[in-house]
Order: sequence, then structure tokens, then C-alpha cells
Amino acid sequence: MEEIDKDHVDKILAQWRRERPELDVSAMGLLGRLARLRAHVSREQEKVFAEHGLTSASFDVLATLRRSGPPFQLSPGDLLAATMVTSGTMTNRIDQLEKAGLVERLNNPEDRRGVIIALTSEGLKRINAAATAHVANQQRLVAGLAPGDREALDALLRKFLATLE
Amino acid sequence: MEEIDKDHVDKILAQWRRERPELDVSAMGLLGRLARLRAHVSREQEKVFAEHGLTSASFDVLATLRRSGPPFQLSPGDLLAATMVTSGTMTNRIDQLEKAGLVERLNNPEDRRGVIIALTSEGLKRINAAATAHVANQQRLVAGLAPGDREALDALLRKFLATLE
DNA sequence: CCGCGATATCTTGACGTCAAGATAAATTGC
DNA sequence: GCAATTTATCTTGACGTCAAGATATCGCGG
Repeated sequence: MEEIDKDHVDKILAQWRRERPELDVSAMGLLGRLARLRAHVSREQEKVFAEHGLTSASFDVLATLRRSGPPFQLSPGDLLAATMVTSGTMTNRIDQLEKAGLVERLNNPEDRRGVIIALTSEGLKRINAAATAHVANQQRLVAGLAPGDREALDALLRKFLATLE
Repeated sequence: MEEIDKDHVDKILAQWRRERPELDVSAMGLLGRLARLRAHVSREQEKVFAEHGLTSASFDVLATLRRSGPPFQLSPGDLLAATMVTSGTMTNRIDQLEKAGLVERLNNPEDRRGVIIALTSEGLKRINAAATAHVANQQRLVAGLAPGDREALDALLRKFLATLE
């Protein structure tokens, strides 16, 4: 009577158990659900970013600048440290945002190797609006989960994350 | 006294609360940890795939063929249904795998629009070895989490996923 | 048995990402 | 002061992904 609904990931595990019964797939369920969940959440979030002419990449940079507080300026190195991407990726992100007029590269008076990335006033407006929509959308995405489950899940994700970083 | 260690995500939330106190960022912690966790896991998994000359994209296709059982053949449409990507992406994945000699496109005798993607013997060897290494690596990735926590986390992820798909 | 909407797969063009390495300026140590 | 090392950022080339649309074939309704 204790039937739990099988989801997509359960079917994959069942196939592996049939084809390669000697493999221990006990971790695959958890990691598979993590991946699938992330893919769904990610796509839903992208839709909201797109409504504001942004991608998750550009939102990520603008949001980092915005939440750093006035004057909304950081070096590429600072942005790099905050965003889990490589330097080449960050250069490209900044290039795109600069083309779009949402940030500008200023000379760094203290270090001629470096530059300062600054939100333009258009960039500030854009990220303020996008962030408002984004957090509302995040609320919607977790709305199907009971508040107690959300807390429990967050606590476990925190624990897990701590083992990896 | 109940101090929980602040992680990277907590710092982001604190910044938003300072800069945009009117925003309800209560869902951002959970979703942010999910994203970060997935990024870490993903990269660790890529390393193992790379040791076998694969990427997560190519592993994904080969694994789907492998766990479907003999004769290790599926249509692009079947693969599409199993893998959360678009048809253009699947065409590209198959192209790459075909170039690498790991799968081949066979004519579908029952439908001239369609083809059948079949693992080559080299592809079978490759995915068997890669899958063995991959599941071992997955065990390693969750090893830092107590077994009870793993179960609880998996159950919550399942619940959450069910609300989205 | 024919026309036409449905289906299976591929093509195109624009991005985003990474690894590896290039460039230029700052800093360190003698 | 100056060479060697380190640091900050950018460049290059190869992939992977998507959305939108192109092709070719299937199969249904008349």
C-alpha cells in the first residue's frame, strides 16, 4: 500500500538495475532529481529574464552589481569571484552588456591593468525591474512545496553544499 | 547561540536585504543553493566523463541507449523524449557521436522519415566503462552527507520535482 | 488514391561557456 | 632600479544549446 509515485528518474534507475545490476545506483536518484529540478527551475527563470531583455548570464552580472550597493561598480575580478564562471566568460558577458548599454567600462585610476564595471542608469532601471519580477517568480516556483518542506529542503541543500565548497 | 555557518548564498541574501528590503527573498536561498549545488556536481561529473572522452551531452545519449537494453537502438525521437533537449540539439549530439564512431545512423525500414541510432561496439565499450566510473563518482559526491540526510533530501527533491513536471 | 495536416529529423544563426594562452601592468626581491 | 614573478583582463577556437523554420514522409478523410 505504500506506493510512491514513480517519477522519470525512478524509471531510469529501474533500467540501470535491469541492465547493469552490479552497479550501485543509490546516489543516482538524488543527483538525477537535483539535475532535473535545476533544469526546470532554470528554464522558468530564463523566461522572466527574457521578458526584461536579459539572460541568466546578464542578470547574474547586473544583479551582482546592484546588490553591491551604490555606486554599483565592481571590477571584473570582483564579478568573477561572485559568479562561478571563467574570466573569458566574464569578459564576454561584460562585452554583451556594454553593447546593450547596461554597463560601462571605466578606467581604474588605481591600477592601469584593471577596469571598473559600472551600471548605467538604464542598467540600474533594468535590473531593479527584473529583480522584482524574479523574486516573485521564485516564490511561484516554490509555491507547490509546503513551507515546512521548503525549510527542510533548504537546510539539507545547505548541508550538502557545505560538503562541496 | 544557534549560529549556523553562513555560506555564499547567505551573503547574497544579506546584500539584497540591505539594498532592496522590500523584496521577499525567502525562496532565493533554496533556489540559489540548488543552482550552486548543481553547478558543483555537474563539473565534478564532467571530469569523469572527460576521462572517457565524453561530455555530459554525449554520456547522456550513450547512457540512454545503453540502459534501453539490447540491441541498444533508439530513434532520435525516443532519445529526445528521454533527455530534456530540443531536436536541433539532439541532431548535433548524434552528429558528434557518429563522428566519434560511438553510434551509427541506420535506416528505419518502417518509416523513411526516421532513422535508428545504434550503439557501435566501441560505443558500448565506452559507455559501459564510463557508467561504472560515473556511479562510483556519484557515490563519492554524496559521501559527505549522512545516509539519513541523503534519504530525506532525495524525498524532498522528489516532492519538489513532482510539483514542476 | 489523392490532398493535406501531422510527424520525424535536420538546418541555420545567435549565444554562452570553457580551457588555454596572450598581453600589459603591478609587485617582489635582490 | 631592474629582472622575475604575479596579477588583471582579454583573445581564440571549439563546443553545446536553443528557437525557428526547412524538408521529406506518413497516414487520414473523403
